[in-house]
Amino acid sequence: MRAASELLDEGGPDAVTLRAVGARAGVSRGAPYGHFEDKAHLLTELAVNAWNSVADEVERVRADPEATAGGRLECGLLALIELGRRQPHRYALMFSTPVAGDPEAAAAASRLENQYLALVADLVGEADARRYGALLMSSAHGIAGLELSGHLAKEKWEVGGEQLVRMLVDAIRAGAAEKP
Amino acid sequence: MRAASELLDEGGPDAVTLRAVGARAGVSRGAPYGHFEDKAHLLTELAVNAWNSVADEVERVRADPEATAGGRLECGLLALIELGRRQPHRYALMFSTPVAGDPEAAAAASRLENQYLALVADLVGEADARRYGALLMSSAHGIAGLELSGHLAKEKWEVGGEQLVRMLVDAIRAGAAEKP
DNA sequence: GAGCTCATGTGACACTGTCAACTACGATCG
DNA sequence: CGATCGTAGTTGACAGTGTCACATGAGCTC
Repeated sequence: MRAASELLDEGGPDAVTLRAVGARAGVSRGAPYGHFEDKAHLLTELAVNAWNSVADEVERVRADPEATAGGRLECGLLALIELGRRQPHRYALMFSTPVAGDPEAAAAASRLENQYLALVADLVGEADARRYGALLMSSAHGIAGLELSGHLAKEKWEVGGEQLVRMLVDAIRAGAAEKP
Repeated sequence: MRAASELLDEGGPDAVTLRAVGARAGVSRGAPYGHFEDKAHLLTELAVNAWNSVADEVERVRADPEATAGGRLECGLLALIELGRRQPHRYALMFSTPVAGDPEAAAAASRLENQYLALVADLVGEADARRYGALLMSSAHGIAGLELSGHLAKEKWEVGGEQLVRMLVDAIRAGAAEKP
C-alpha cells in the first residue's frame, strides 16, 4: 500500500504497475492479488486515502478558533488546491474514477463535502449553504485542475490560486450579505 | 482521424488502441504510424480538435447581437460544460495532457481563452477582465469536472451546472459594479 | 510429525505500443 | 513506353502490461 502510494507520487498512475508495486514491497508481481481484487480497486483505495487526508486537513482547519469564518473557508479550499500542487497524480486519482459504484469512495468524498458544507454554513447560513458550497467546491476543483494542466499561467491571467480563492470567498460573502 | 474520434466517444482514451483505429479506418494496426508519430500525438490532435470546436461555438455565441453581455458569457461558459456532458472523454482529453511542450495544444487553448477574455471584458471592463476571466474559466472547468465524476449530485447540492454558472456571472457583475 | 491454511511465487494468455523490414501502388522523369 | 522513386500499408517481432490457474512454502493446530 505504501509502495503503491510512493510509485503514484513518483510516476503517476501508469507507473503503478503490479510488478513495480510488488518489487517495491519486496514481493513478486502477483502478490498484490491477495490483497486487492483488481488494479482498479488498488487505485480506488489510494483515492479514498487521498479524500480522507484532505478531509482530515479541513477538519483541523475547522477547529481553529482564532480564524474568522471566511478565513477558515479559504484555508479549507486551499487545502484541496495544495494537494493538487504537491501530489498531482494523487489528486487526479480522486476525480478520475466515477464515484458511482464505489461505496467506499463515495463515503470518503461525502465526508469532505460535509466539512465544506459546515464551513460554508458558518459564513452564509444554513439556507444557502448547499448552493454556495457546490459553487465553491466546483471552483476550487477547477482551480486545482487548471493549475495542474498548466492552463493558469500567472503571466497570462495575473492571478494565482490564492487570489482566486480570496475573490471567491469575498464574492460569496458579499452576495449572501446582500439578501436579507 | 474520424475513426479515432468515434472510438474516443464510445469507449474513452483506452479504447483508442492503434489496432482499433486501424480497423475502424479499414487499414491495419500499424498504419496510423504513417500519420502520427506517436499515440500521444494522436490523442493530442484529438484534444486540439476539441479545443477548437469549443472556441468555434463560443465565437458563434459572441457574435449574437440579441443577447446581453451577461447572457453571452453564460452561454459561452455553458458551451464548455455541455461538451463535458456530451463527450466526456473528449473533454477529459483537453486537460489530461499538460499544455506545456505541445505548441499546437497551447495555441488552440489560447484561442478559447482569448474568447472568454473578450466576453468577460464586455461585462466588467478591460482592467479586471483577466482576473475575473481566470475565475470564471476555473469555475466552469470545475463544474464540468465535478459533474463528470459524479460529485455534483443534484439531490445533495440542490443546484445544477446552469444555476451555478448563473450565480457566478451574477456575482461577478455585482462585484465589478460595486468598485467604481 | 500430519494436516490445514494462507500468503506468495510462477508460468501462461491475451492484449498493448512500437518499430524494422517488406510489399504494392501511383506519380514522375528520361 | 519503361525505369525510378516516394509514399502508404502490411506483417512479424519485441518488451511490457493485467490477469488468472496452479504450484510452493512457511507457520500453525492437533
